[in-house]
Amino acid sequence: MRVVTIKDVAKAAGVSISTVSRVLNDRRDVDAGTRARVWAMIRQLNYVRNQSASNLKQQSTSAIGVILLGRRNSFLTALAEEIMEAGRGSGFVFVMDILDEKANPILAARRLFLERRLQGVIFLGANLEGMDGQLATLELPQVYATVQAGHLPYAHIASVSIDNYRAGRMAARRLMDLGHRDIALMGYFAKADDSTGQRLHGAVDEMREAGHPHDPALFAEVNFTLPSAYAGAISLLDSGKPFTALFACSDIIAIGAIKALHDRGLSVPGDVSVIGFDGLESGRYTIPELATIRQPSLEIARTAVRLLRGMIEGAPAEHVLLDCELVEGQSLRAL
Amino acid sequence: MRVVTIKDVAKAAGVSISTVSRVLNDRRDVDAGTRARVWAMIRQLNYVRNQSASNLKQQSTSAIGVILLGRRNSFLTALAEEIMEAGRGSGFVFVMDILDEKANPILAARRLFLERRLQGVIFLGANLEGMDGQLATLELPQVYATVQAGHLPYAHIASVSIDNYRAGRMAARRLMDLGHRDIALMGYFAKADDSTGQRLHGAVDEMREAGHPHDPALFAEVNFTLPSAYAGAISLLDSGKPFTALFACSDIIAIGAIKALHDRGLSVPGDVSVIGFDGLESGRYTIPELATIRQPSLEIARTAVRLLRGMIEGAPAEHVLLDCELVEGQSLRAL
DNA sequence: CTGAAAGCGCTTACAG
DNA sequence: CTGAAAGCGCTTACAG
Repeated sequence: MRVVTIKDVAKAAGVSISTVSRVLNDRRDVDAGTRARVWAMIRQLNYVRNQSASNLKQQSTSAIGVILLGRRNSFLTALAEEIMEAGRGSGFVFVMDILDEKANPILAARRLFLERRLQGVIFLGANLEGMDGQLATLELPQVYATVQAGHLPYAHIASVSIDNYRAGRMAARRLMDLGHRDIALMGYFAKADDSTGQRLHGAVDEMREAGHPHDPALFAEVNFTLPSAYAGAISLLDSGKPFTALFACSDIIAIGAIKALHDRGLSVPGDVSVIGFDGLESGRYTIPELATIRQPSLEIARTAVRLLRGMIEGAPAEHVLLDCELVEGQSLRAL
Repeated sequence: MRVVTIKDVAKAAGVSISTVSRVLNDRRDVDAGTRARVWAMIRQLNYVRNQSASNLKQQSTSAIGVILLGRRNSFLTALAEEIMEAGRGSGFVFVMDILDEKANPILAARRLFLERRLQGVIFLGANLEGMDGQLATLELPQVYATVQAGHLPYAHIASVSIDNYRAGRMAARRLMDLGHRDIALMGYFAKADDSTGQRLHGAVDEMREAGHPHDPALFAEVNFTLPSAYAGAISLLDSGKPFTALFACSDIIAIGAIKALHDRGLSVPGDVSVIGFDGLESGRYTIPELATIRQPSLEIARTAVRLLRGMIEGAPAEHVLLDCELVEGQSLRAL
């Protein structure tokens, strides 16, 4: 395929490439007639600017990177859209990159920065565990969304999230208030900096302090997929340990678990009360509607954009904790 | 942020930039000792290659573009992953771009081509209606996945999909075989080249030929989101026209509709039988499990990659129609 | 308002 | 095995 370059356009329009470039970049110091002629040729030749060349030369852009870890995490993909929405009209261009959970987000951010001359980066769902050294090497304004990073002493690193530990406590507290004592937990107890682990640690601590310590046999380690959640719930049931309530640290996990309970003849909430986490849209369309801890995704999105803009303009990094909300749904029942 | 370039690495390692470039590109004509020294500096300086510069210079790459229309279409996002999976080990690099339904995929493909020197493009969910002219201007091997393009006379355009029209007939036939006559339809009757419209047209034709013509009052136009599907089903119920079965032209639509039926006190399949379309994973975790027309997504993915590789190596374009399968689930009932 | 020229960071023949 | 040089397609001071 023959590639049309700025040179071809210049020749066809009878001007220099400088002028074509000015037209392309909407500079006003071009004669109206010239501009029209150049645009006509751009269209006629189907010219599209070579971004690589443009980026290479351009000293600064207004691009912001959005790096999402976990392509199947519905909460994060929805959050990414809300961030783009929140940034609309701000003059920033968002460049999104979706990575595997296991990928290295810092490396991805660096690559994106070099490719697109980013002004800053928003990370969604990044796990900060053990990355302290690398964080320092990416000297770019960064916002970690959904992840608590308040302990990081870097002036260019901000964060916005809920208090996952307290949210975990809230879920357990609600189940205990309803009279439940045998409470199963699903998710994974990861490292300290992991949101998921913090939710579970919160629940365990709340139960212990209430005098109803969690039985480790009532824990299933699963990832954020339906099949994994289904299998985890089945293994809990097969273990023979009875439970009357279940706290899943994501709505997807809760949905998979509810199906497993149903397939084993147990009703929700008749036999088992279930509460999820995130507040996904799809949880409002399940039967029964899912009780959950709703993360305020719109507010997280808006705050992330605000924090990043602030840092780009020289403001210091902030670490914002937002409130989350317990949504009752129809999957809870008092004993 | 200070950017480390190939020049810095060259100086630090005491070699020319040519040599650094050779090391970066894994050429074998570099002394082992030199190579080690250069790599050490690359790591020490945290050097990452500037892709823009690299792309600009490079005459050819082995990149394939994957352009997805509709970021909330779960079927397509899953398909995109399967395509990347199918291409693993093929030596191709996949560059994905996710667009709005309304965006122009040809423009996006052209931009990606110029940015990344693509060898070819796979489109997912593109609507070909009225784009014939533009298709010709993108002289790059192209595969349209999930969309029938057999009528397009271009040597560089292939396609792989199911026969959406026949699939629509299949769904209607099954409902009629179960004794249903009052069948509601949900989706949109778009233009001729639209997969969704073809499904509905197939259902309508099948019903007419069976002597049970579809009542236009039993149609709700909705898009592929849960709230839209919910509202559409409510409006069908409010219209007062009774129906005992519903064909939704995507599983997401079916799930939203089932929730609406439930909220109005109707049980599925007790009062209304529901069949969806696509065969999403999440449809296997609903209660009841969703009957659906399953598109063979893995086979679509593999075929798309195979067709594109073939064209890149000079093979002629093919248009492949794959079989789809009716999955019974638990949401159908005989009258 | 317009053009000639330098240069962004790479890769790649070409010489040696 | 290695380096000097040309050039990819743009943008942007600098002159006029």
